[in-house]
Amino acid sequence: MKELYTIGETAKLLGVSTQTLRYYDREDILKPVFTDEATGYRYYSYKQFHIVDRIKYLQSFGLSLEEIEPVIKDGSVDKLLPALNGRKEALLEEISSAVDKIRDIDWYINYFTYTGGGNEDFFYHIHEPARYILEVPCYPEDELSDMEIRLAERKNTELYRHLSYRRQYGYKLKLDDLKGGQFKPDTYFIYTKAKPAAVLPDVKMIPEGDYVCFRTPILKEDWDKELLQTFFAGRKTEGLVLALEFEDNLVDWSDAMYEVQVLL
Amino acid sequence: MKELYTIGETAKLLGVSTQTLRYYDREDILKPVFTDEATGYRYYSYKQFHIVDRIKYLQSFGLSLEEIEPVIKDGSVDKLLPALNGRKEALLEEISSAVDKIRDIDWYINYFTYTGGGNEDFFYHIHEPARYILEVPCYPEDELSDMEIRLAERKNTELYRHLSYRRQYGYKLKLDDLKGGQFKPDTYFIYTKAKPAAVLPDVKMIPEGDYVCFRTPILKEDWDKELLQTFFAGRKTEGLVLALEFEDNLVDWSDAMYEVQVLL
DNA sequence: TTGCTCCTCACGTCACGTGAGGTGGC
DNA sequence: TTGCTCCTCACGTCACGTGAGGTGGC
Repeated sequence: MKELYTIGETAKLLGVSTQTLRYYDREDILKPVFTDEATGYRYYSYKQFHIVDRIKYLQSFGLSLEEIEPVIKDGSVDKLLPALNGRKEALLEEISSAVDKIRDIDWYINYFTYTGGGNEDFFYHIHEPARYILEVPCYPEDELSDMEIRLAERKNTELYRHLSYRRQYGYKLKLDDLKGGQFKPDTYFIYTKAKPAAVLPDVKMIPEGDYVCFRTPILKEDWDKELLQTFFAGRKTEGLVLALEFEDNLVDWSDAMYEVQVLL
Repeated sequence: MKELYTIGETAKLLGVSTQTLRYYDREDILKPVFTDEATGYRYYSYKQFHIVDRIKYLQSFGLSLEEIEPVIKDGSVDKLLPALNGRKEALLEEISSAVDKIRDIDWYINYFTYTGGGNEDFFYHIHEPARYILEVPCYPEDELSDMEIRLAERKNTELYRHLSYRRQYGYKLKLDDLKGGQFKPDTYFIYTKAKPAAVLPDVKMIPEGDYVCFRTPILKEDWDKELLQTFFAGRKTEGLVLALEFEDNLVDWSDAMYEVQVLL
């Protein structure tokens, strides 16, 4: 039986590369039993094979060499088990994080493919669940960029930095302005992903309820005032009117479609 | 309203670092609208803010800058949606891979904490499901290291390289040898993770069934021959005897505990 | 003048892979 | 002598973070 194996023989037997073994040597994770000082040639004992094997096995769980090294060096099961349990915890977190991401992506795909209540009627009805928004006020002298920047600033305030946001923006409006053909927003807002844990001054709830909606590129062109006036003539509303942005590109939002939602 | 923002103002507003913005500039992902040639100072327009914001948003899904860049530059939803769907697929794969890893880790934790059928009796009964092993023959003149290396070589053969293995080794034995106090293995094997998709010559099934077991550090010391002879005196067995290694450390397997399983 | 911000390198990250250029043993 | 294997650099990876050392504007 052979006592010593060259790096190439060892690598081939174990199905790893010679670079991997050189790396383990350099990083002091696994040194060959013998190194020829003159030539620098590395020689491994078959007794080291199962160490390489175990390193690769632990790596397959997603453990890093930094985590594996002390476990291998100590050699006791007492060190291994906490490492394994730790990895398990981390994997469970990875899974729940991936699940969250998928949900967020689904939301975003839906955002870009949403077409409202069908294209049949000008007005359509939807039922919306409770939602939460971070809002900033809009002032008469504001340009759109002012609101934009005001919201960006607020998002990065100490209080709001740690909230997660959906990438959907909107305005709170007054129905009377809208009927008059004017775009005079009260507040500019962005959706948060979830209800915040604590009560925050500028995070508001948008109530669950039935909304009557229509679609218009509100920043770009006038909407049909007469149709609006006729439709809302005899109706009572709660006074809450939202205009929600739906982009159709990633560059310019000046002609984005908006869904105007009026709470009934 | 301000037209131009310095890198620091931009970074603070958007909650990113100035290094991030410099990196995007250098990597040609997002260049400031104006760079002062003399001083090298970068100046950003507020119109660029939502681009940074979107990059960060897409990164939160796990997309790389390399994937994000063409989407941002193209600006159309047609480019974005495939990227989002691709990421979703990748996340689903990540989840299933994480689930597999957790299962493997659980198996390994169990392997290191398994103590057999309790310590009450010398013999105990277990029911085992069907299992699959990759085996190599053992020859009379073999040392343990020869079998070790033979198995390592076979694992890295073209045919077997792509199988996944559990880190548990064992021997197939003959009951008569065992009763005589001799350790003369027929084959040395390692468990595979699952039933292989194709029939492979050296992958064998260990049948589901009832096994009578006892534990002994089989490589190290003699076991109780008389007890064995008495116990198996009148019993019929299928002739299949396994000795499965259970390490209690990661360094030396010469005094590892083995569970001897005799198929009834 | 003193802070503050800005700049450009350069290095580090993780576990190797991929050359480049050269040497030693059969 | 010719392949083959071995060696040591050195660079690249991904998206920045972290200094070092120096400059420009209020």
